[in-house]
Amino acid sequence: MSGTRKPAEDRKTEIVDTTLRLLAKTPIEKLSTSHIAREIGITQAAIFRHFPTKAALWGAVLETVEARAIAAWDTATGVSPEPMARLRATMRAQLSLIAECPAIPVLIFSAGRITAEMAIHPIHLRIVQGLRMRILDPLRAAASREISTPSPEDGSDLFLGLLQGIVFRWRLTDGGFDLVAEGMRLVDIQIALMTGSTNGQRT
Amino acid sequence: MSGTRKPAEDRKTEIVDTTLRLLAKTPIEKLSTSHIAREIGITQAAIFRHFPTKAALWGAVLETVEARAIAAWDTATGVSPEPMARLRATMRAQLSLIAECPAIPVLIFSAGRITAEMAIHPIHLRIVQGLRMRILDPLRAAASREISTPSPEDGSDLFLGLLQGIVFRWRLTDGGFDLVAEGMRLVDIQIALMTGSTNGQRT
DNA sequence: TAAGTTAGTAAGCGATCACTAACTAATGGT
DNA sequence: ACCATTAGTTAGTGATCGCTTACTAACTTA
Repeated sequence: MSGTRKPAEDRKTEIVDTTLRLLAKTPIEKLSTSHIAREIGITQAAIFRHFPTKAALWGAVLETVEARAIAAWDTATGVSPEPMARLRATMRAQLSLIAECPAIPVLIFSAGRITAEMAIHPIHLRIVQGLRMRILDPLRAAASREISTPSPEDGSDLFLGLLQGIVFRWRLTDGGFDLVAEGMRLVDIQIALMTGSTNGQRT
Repeated sequence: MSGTRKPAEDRKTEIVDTTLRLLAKTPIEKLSTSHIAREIGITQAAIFRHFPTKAALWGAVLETVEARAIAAWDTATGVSPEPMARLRATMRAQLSLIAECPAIPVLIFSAGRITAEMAIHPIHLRIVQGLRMRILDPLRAAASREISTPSPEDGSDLFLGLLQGIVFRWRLTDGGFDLVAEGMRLVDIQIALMTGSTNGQRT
């Protein structure tokens, strides 16, 4: 039976993709190699022909996430030369990325040590630092021009918090609202607060 | 050896407290009943004399956290009748609580990561909703008086995000900065943005 | 002091975990 | 058409998980 044997490269990405997909629905501690293999339709042992350890699989998953994130950020950055437009595009890109790959926050919020944490932590740090830079950059460019009160660093912390907060709430409510729409609404509010524009609101 | 037999009530709270303490250093998936029992100095089976299942233990842990949080929030609320002072006190209380009980964010961020999630989720929701109310309340009281732009609901989302963001960063850097001090700095910045006060900054 | 309750232990249950060794069969180059 | 390579299987390993059973020592109380 069975039949289809895939080249290692294809199977490897299939394993990673399947892991990411299952991670959106399965608690990370319950996502065993058996579970992944069963979903793909191969035996559990076959996983270990492509990854020496499970930690290596987690590493590959994180690196895939990093690559997707960087791609999304890059297209967002290229949208406009205007700093605040770039900031909005980056925030939107991150929200969209998470909306269509809910496994990302699962991995991000598990920052505090899963068993394979040692293998994962550096990649993890790199992703967060990368996003921070993409937010910090337009805030620096807009500093002492459009932005009023906070330093670019503090501003980026506020925007990062905004992201984490709404993603957290989105997960708590099990995706009960439009992450991108609600997120961008808050982003615009925060931008309005910082630029001092009245934003068409009352008062 | 052994010797000390404790009344069930005492032992029960000892198990919960030990779990909370270990949770600050141990990955949640690695925190087994054996681990907890070994730390206390009883057998693993003894855990199950006090809790019918491990999920029940997680439930008791969460309820203890809830009780501590509510106590901290209540003393914070009683500090001043001024809305913004109450808001600051609540934010400070939450930051202090987390600083001295780092297990709390481990539990909070592990939403959906644990096998016993079903038993935990309602308590979890209650805690987050409780905090949201304590933040929403002073913002409503200050609405159309001191606050300029956002609605109280959006404002509380921004403050909740601020909390989650800085706690997340604090954990990522392994407690590498003063959570309360840095957190309150951001809180004051956000308050300044909302009240429109210049806050003694340049520009 | 005898009887009952309670907190504890020792041992082991079945299930599942990550991982491995030995073998098999599909694939692709010559 | 052959044959080396290699993706995959079968069948295990020891460790550890949550949890149970059978028993015991200590405390309480009639």
